[in-house]
Amino acid sequence: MDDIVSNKVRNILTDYLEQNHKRKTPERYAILDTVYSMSGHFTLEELNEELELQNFHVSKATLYNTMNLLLSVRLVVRHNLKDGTKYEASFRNVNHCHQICTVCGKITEINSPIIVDAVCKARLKRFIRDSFSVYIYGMCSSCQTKLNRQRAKKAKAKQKTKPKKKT
Amino acid sequence: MDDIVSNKVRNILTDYLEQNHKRKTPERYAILDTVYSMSGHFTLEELNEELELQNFHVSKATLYNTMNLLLSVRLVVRHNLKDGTKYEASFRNVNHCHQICTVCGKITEINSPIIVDAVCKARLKRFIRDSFSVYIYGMCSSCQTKLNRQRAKKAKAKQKTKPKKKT
DNA sequence: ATGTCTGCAAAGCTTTTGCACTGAT
DNA sequence: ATCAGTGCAAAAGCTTTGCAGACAT
Repeated sequence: MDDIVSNKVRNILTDYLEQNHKRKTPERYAILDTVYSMSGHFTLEELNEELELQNFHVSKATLYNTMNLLLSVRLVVRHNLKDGTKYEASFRNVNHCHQICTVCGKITEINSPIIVDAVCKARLKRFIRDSFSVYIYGMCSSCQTKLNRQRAKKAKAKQKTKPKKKT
Repeated sequence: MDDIVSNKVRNILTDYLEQNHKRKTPERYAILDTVYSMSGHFTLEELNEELELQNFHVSKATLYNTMNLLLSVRLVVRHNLKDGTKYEASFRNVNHCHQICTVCGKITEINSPIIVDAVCKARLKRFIRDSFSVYIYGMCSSCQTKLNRQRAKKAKAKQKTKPKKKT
């Protein structure tokens, strides 16, 4: 299962490196593998920690270089969110829909065939589409609950402090 | 025309500030006005330059603070793109579709009723949607042209250097 | 009068760069 | 044998923070 994906993405990388006369260094493959072993969004630091766990040490420069390379091969996606830069493994042409709570920042990846279908069908001006990301902003259920509680509290407090209307 | 928008967003800001017991400082309104006078995406520095042109000086700290404030009121949107952080004036609930060329980085804002409709209709898990951004990645027409030219060139060069097949 | 907001400068992060060395081609 | 790619450390950018003073309430 995972091996199939792993091989596919390794092959994509290899093709890219060969076609662009770039070197097939162990660092590049190790980073690719680790990226694909991580689940969901992760930071560069988290990626680095994971690599260290596997006793594979790379410098920051190499990490940045390689991630940019993977980015341009579209094997990873970079999101710049409220709480910093996050990466995500991503096959080419894989489309992502994210639900982002603007209050607590929680991100949930959702699967919405309706959206995917619409974006694929949409007419674009002189443009060959490859993939897309959708970010839907709003409020998650737990923040809604919190907000409601706060409002109830406030309303109560107001009743106590301002029992009379001005006249 | 613009005055109507300007007044609307000023009112939104005013309401927010009053409701949250924050101060209505001249800086906040000046920054808001300038943000809404700028077209498309802009960096913080560009915003600052524009403010300076209008002889309105603000410190970086205030710029960042105020932009974060406007961000939380959803009067501006922040994009973190390949070439850094960009801001954009945005009414609440205004939805944006972007076409991003992964080769040259050019961003075009597109209007796609199909996409807007789909995202609005999509079912979300326990989430109150507010607004959304769509980023469609691919290749713009000028990069397509360039690429085709390069390929033609390469093919020609290959014919010259490798006229024989190996046997 | 009060305490928030601002300006300035310093600190703290993140990302890039320079240079010497290593290793893929 | 080359020179792209790497590691390390320093530099450069970007964003936040601390503190003193200003000003909206």
